Amino acid sequence: MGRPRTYTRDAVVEKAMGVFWQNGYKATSVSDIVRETGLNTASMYKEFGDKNGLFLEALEYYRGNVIGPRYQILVDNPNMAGVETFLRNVMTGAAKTEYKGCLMMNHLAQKHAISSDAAIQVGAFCDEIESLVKNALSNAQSDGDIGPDKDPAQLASFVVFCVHGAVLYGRHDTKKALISNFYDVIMRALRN
Amino acid sequence: MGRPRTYTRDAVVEKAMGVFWQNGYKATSVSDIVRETGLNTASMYKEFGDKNGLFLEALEYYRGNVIGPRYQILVDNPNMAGVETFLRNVMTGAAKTEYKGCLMMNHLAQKHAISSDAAIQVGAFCDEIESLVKNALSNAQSDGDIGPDKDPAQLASFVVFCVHGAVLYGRHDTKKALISNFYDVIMRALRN
DNA sequence: GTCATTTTAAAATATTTGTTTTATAAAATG
DNA sequence: CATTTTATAAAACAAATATTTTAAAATGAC
Repeated sequence: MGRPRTYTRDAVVEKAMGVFWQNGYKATSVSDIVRETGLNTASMYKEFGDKNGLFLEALEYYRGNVIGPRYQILVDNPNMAGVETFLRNVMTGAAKTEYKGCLMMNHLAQKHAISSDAAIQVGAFCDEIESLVKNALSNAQSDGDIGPDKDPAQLASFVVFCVHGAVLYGRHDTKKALISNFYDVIMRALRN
Repeated sequence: MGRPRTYTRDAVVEKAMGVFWQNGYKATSVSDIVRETGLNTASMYKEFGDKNGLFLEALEYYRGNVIGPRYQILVDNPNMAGVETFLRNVMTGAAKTEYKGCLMMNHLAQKHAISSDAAIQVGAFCDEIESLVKNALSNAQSDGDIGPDKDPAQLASFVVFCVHGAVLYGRHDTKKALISNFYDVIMRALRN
């Protein structure tokens, strides 16, 4: 009972994620959030505790709803075919989305600007996706799809670096060209 | 005449660069700067105008004194041999330096946190180093050291991405392994 | 030694920004 | 309809942080 809220939690978190993604944690003020989400300041504090609390949920949302689906293919097909499809999807998808980099990676260079809880979440995110890729590459190696001399862990590092870093580095004009080139470069690194 | 200053401009800029490098622009307060450089607040404002003014000089210093020397080899040897030496130097050097990423690239994901002047300087920096690499790769192509089907511009993008992004992405534990692997991956991408 | 000049130290100011409070509005319950 | 409950709007508060000011200190010039 009581007065019904005019917002839905999920919509707020999603919009907040967009703001944090665009500006970075420190450069997003609570006023920015309030303006962009339409959420009332008091409601924000009641619902999420504080700015950091909302940020933590935004990170979680990003992991679950933006990145998660992308990596699902590697969960279903942890092998070379999965990796290839994954990379192709990422490259074509990345060319479409606006240039904001990866929300998580963007904050790697801003460790001192975020809470330790947030930093831990970012670290865990890196570990998680890297581990997914490594697992798939390990299986690929067992299947003989990549050479026995390769180190799946190092290659996984490289793949994640490319996937989550490419969009960050590329500026608007060069991004597409960069990405279109990446698939080949990465595949060559894996196969050769 | 007048009271002699207790600081030297260059030393201050260098130290300030370190702080901006470590924390990012927005997460560095003027108090931080004052504490780390030993410079007086008033002297800071007199000498550099404001926090942004000091940041701009720090960026310039970084370009001239940290990155410049690294790229000198490409100015002297704009060819495949130059690129190889350059990459080898970077990879061995990066493994030593502490993990702070690239001061410029770190701020690519923080466009809204820095002044437009600073953003322009970061963009110019990217253009400059990319152009140096591209030029060397173009010559390498003319020399027949990389295939005629390659696109020097795209490869240059990739090389700069790896060189300035690798350290950013790598966390302490994985960085070394990542970097040691990069030289081979990059060279393979160029050559193959 | 005093004066002019510049730096420095410390305090003061101003602004931004995170957070809390107070009063009002919109429902559900009995 | 009165009461209770929760959300909202707007203002108030508090803390951090950028910037300015004021007064004292340290030099060189006359």
